[in-house]
Amino acid sequence: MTRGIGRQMDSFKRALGDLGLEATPQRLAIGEAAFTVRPHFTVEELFQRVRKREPRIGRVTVYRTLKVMMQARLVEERPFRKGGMLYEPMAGHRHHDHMLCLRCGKIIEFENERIEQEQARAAARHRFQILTHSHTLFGYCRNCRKSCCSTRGAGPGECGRNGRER
Amino acid sequence: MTRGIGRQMDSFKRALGDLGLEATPQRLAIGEAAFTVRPHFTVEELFQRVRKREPRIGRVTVYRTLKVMMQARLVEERPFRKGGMLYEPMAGHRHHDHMLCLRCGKIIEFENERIEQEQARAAARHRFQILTHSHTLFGYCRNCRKSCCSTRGAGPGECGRNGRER
DNA sequence: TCTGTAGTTGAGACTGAGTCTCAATAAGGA
DNA sequence: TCCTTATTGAGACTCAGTCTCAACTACAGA
Repeated sequence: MTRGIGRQMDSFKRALGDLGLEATPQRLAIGEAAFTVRPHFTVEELFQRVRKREPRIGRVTVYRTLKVMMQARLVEERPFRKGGMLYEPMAGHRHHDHMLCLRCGKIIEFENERIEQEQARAAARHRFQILTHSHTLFGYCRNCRKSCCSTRGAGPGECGRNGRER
Repeated sequence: MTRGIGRQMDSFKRALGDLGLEATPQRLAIGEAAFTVRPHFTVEELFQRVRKREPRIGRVTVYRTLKVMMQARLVEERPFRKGGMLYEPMAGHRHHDHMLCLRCGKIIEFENERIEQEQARAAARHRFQILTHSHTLFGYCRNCRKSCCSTRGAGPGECGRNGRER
């Protein structure tokens, strides 16, 4: 998990420099936390993580720094849920799409070259310039599909909430 | 635009019946407004629209009724933006995906059979059961692409904010 | 007509994500 | 040491969406 952190932090520091921003201890702590916390995280999770190292840090600084990381394309927003975005670090990752289990919250990543090609073609047809995209399938994962038939309405968390499968 | 409203309202009434809910004047007014307001609307827009006909209606009722319509698959949520969902009526519509212009807010709909096939295949590979999906390309539309080079940072609204192109 | 019941509604309080504002602080140069 | 500028964090604020609860409505039975 920590593999590649050094390189990611280097990109982050470079991005800060490019934007004329200083590499303050707070920003570096937030960057490091963002690259080591689990792959799809909320602002709150990131904030709690950073707090362990920098107890005096404020929520606002976390939001601000995330915004910088997004500008630098080091992190992307994922509008999976209603209240509150999820964030995902990008560096060292090939682009991928997501399946989100509506029962247990598990997030499965998948890649499909043909989908990417087709969407590029569709964009070209409309002369639309793609900056980023979001492609998410909502439904039931393998485990929840099974248990759906027997235990209806069971709460989340049964099969590896927010784990990662590739 | 009003074409097919009758059929949509019939589906809505049937859905209400199926769920054991009454077809109250409020619910019908909300249904009608949802099917006649522009194709991607916010709760606030819908609320204002309904208010014209039923001035005493409350926001909560609009939220509640929208939830019912979503259960009945007559409306879908689109997590395009940070603060607040957009909603889109489904009936009489083939499934489609979206391109969202980050400059003027224009929403372009597109269909691609091959993408649908590929995503079904990817889901099958993970034994994932798709209930719905969201596929959105973010970037610049034809018009904004042009003007981007000359007038950087111009505000939204120049090229048909939230219009529909197919 | 009256009463009881169940479903529905709307006002307003509440929650939680995210933004704004502003005084305090830190860092760096003269 | 003083000045300037960038950064930070607390707290107020906004906005979408939910929760709660009293009031209202429709309907059935007495």
